[in-house]
Amino acid sequence: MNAANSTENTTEAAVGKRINPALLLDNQLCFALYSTSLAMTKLYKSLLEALGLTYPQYLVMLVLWERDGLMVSELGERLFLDSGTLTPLLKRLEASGLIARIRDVQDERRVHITLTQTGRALKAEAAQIPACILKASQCTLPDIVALTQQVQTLRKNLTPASL
Amino acid sequence: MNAANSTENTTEAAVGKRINPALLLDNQLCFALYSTSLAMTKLYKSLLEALGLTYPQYLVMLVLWERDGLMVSELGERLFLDSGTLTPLLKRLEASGLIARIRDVQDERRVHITLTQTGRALKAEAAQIPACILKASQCTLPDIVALTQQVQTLRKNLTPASL
DNA sequence: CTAAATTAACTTGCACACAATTTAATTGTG
DNA sequence: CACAATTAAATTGTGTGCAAGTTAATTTAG
Repeated sequence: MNAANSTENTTEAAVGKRINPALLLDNQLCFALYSTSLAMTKLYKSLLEALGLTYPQYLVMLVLWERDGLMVSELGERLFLDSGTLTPLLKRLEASGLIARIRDVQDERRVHITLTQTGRALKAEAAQIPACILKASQCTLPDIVALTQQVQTLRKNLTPASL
Repeated sequence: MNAANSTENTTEAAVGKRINPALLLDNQLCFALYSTSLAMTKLYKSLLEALGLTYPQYLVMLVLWERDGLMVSELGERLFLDSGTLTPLLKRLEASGLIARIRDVQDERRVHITLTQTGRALKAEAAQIPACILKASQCTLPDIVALTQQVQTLRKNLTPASL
């Protein structure tokens, strides 16, 4: 080591400090989840471009393909997102012609999200996506299923009962 | 079922359509990662408020606490983030007095990120965070370690060699 | 029955992410 | 040495996430 070189990068190890493994980036589950989720999103992005969807918009469509006509708040419970996120996103999906936003006649506060014909038809084109992702992940389906369940369990533990 | 009730929600099951399990939200690894990562971020948010950091800012600090003086691009490689994300984030950390942004004298294109005294000192306060997170996760440390490695492996598979 | 409390969605403001472009500096080539 | 190609950051524009506050409709209490 050259003490005269003041621009030399110094690791804690190099200067003899004790390293706290709990603060090392690569030991953080949070960062593993965060960076992997972003990597996933990028992968989806290329596949979703053909459908004219962003990744969060795709998630909304997945919910609606399962069950049409949900209220904004019900979509939010399903996706763990609030109306501050969903309202503008849903307006973009409406502008794209994939959904309609319909006020509940019984309770004017509520807005039901319904698929248009185009929105329903898009499901057929999305059907190929999961296989593309599986292939890109280079994992076996059982591995993916197991990992999905582990991560879901973690989410359940992390999520306060109030949600 | 009341056919006269046109506002009745209908699942595909209810109308007898075949369900494609590959498109069910709860079977998506991507959504498990996405929603769990967001849940993690919310948990950190409460802990990081005391340090005056956002969650991505905390990740940057983790990197710098390991190795000070990195260039913006090196930080980006470590965190899988680009300068479009990092530049404004780093300016906020600078405004907070935790880092300094220093032009490389040899190569004026480069900007080195160095911790201030305050930034270095913050590490001691952050030292308690990992234990708080572990407790909140309701998982054992071995489980967390194992899950972290699985997710890191997935990230590696998903990330093109070019990155 | 009516005022207060609650609820659903919307709005506002801030901080990411990231593609695409720009700017400025350095390197490579003839 | 000149000049094209490359590189590092910064900038621009779009789309999330989310806290906090607003608006409008409904429900509850008195």
